[in-house]
Amino acid sequence: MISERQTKILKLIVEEYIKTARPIGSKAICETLNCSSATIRNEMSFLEELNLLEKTHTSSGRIPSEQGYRYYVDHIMKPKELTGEDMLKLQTVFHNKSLVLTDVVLKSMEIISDLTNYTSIVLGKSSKENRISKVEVVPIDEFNMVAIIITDKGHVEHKNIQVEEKISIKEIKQTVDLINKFIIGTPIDEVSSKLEFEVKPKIADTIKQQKAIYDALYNVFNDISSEANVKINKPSNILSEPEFNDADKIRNLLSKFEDKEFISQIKQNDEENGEVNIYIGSESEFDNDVSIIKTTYHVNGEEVTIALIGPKRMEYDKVTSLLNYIKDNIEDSYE
Amino acid sequence: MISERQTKILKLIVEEYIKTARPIGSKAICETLNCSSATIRNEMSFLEELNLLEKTHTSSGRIPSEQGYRYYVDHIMKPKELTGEDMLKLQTVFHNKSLVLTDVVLKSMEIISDLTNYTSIVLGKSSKENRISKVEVVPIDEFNMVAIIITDKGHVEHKNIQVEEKISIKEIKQTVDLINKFIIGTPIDEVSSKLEFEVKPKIADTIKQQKAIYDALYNVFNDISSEANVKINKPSNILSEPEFNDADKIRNLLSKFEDKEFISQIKQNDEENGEVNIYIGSESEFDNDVSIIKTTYHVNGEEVTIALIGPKRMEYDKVTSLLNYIKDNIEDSYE
DNA sequence: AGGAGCACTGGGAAGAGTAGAGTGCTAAAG
DNA sequence: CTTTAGCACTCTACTCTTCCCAGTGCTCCT
Repeated sequence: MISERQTKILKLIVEEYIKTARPIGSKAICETLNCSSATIRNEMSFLEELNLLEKTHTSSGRIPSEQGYRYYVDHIMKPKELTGEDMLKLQTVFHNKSLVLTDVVLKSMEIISDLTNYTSIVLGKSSKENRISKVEVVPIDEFNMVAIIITDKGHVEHKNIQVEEKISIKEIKQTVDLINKFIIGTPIDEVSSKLEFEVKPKIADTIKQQKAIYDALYNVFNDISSEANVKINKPSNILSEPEFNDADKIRNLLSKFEDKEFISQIKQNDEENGEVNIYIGSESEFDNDVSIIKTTYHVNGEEVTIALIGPKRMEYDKVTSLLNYIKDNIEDSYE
Repeated sequence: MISERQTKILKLIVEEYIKTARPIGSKAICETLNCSSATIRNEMSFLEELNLLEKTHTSSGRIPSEQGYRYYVDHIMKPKELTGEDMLKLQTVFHNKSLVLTDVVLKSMEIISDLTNYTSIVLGKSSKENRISKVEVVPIDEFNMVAIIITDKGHVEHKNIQVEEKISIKEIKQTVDLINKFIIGTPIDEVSSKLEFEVKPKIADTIKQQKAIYDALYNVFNDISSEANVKINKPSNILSEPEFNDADKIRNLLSKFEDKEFISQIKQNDEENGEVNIYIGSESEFDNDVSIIKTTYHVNGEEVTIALIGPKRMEYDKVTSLLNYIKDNIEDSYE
């Protein structure tokens, strides 16, 4: 455990560095703590031995280390009260009755990107709790159809289907009715196997065109269950931080944003404890120069992860409050 | 008109600069054209007077000016034959029968981003030729529904609807049937007014809940017709070009990519001549440091613009061929 | 334990010097 | 009249110093 004064010093350094992105010297602190700079220096080198602080070079001021941020987040930081203005902006979204919950999440994360100047991410994936409520195939012409799949939680997916041989509307209807009979109420992750083992046998012995529709629908389901739902707001926001003044770093980070697979893993390594979790630098498993703050919750049978990506010197107190605020509001409106 | 030798020199400079991004000196050229560097210098300064070439400083080599590129593109460049490899990659998409045309376009532009290392953009907008083929509302629970709108060209849009008072399934069905009766076959840009003037009067005198559904659907239509369909592939590609080595330039360009409104205007200022058009630097009306090559065509009653954004020194001959190739293939498969 | 004093360190800015790739111009040669 | 050789000149990019200064660690004093 570190002393009270050491805690104060660490707090000052972290918060000042977050503001200015410049190493903090002993003088800057001794004014606030009214003791001499030499004393501060002693304390600082103690904190450095604990790996809470770092120097950029032998005679520079101190900056927080990854562990320093960690300590700050875990033991020092207090959530920052939101300003009325910020709350107001978010409230307009929460109170917009014409928005559906998933849209509320998307919109509020857009707003948070603006409020914080960081990059926000919303990751959704239809969870196992979603069940098929209806499958519909609407013919466009003799070779094209649209398949529409609706789940009981209001999820809709659609996909165009093209077949090589003419199919009559009647045949389409027959096949779709048959498929519907079997899969309505089936959780989406079980649909594929149900189609394969229960529906396919019935199809096989009927006409060839039915097979075509079945194949197409089977593909649609496969596509759907593998598609991740990713929304990234304002990647350029985080790039405006001074630590990303290097063109190579920017390109590197940006290409990570473009890799949907990579982005999706943000979802995976969240401890699902229902809390707003903070991952600093290398903890983020995304990029050593960023921190990610994220939380996962369930809404309408869908598991949604919202995340904010900022520099390691992100305003942890503010973003924690913001994410908690959103989470609370969303969970409230879900009840 | 410029002399044959001058044309050769301009060609060499443009092509070499496209390759290396370095100013070209007279010596580099005199080897290829076997005459002395002094002669080349004379010709160069002549080309500079015509504003076809520029210097980066008094004693530097020459680089093409915007007009220089223009001249090159208009009078010198010959479309470059595609390599078998490139064609093969695209063919796998064109011959994939399970892909619908719009997906073919998206996929092939993804491939082109990879082949060229530039950023590709696909802009679509449901055109006036799309007619409503069916409107469907599927209830989720007492307060939530999904509205699905299908056009005769296979376009599907869906939107969740939330109402404040319980609505029975029967009422939903009645209202939707009523609306369908009026708007099936209506071109999408006329739907709003048709709803307003023909359907609304019938709704007004019936029950309150019907009004709620009507309002919701009305909003859905409004949203849909105003939503632009924008897909951007690999913004980071173009940033790897050496002219974007400046963090500020990157941020600037990137924020343009994030602004969907701004991106959409790429569509608007294309001369709709059915050709692949090239807009160099300031001509692009997007960013003075980039060139845009684009073409617009109609497919399934939808107007689609495909564009490639690269540095001014983009490989015009290659991208022209690529875009033409795609365009031809798409128009062929449409027949 | 805290503070004053001092030598030391490393980065950043500013300036000087140098090499090299280019240019424009002139005058001679083809 | 065109081409070319030659030369002085220009600008960049790099390297090397120099100097400043913020900040440190250490020692010694209170």
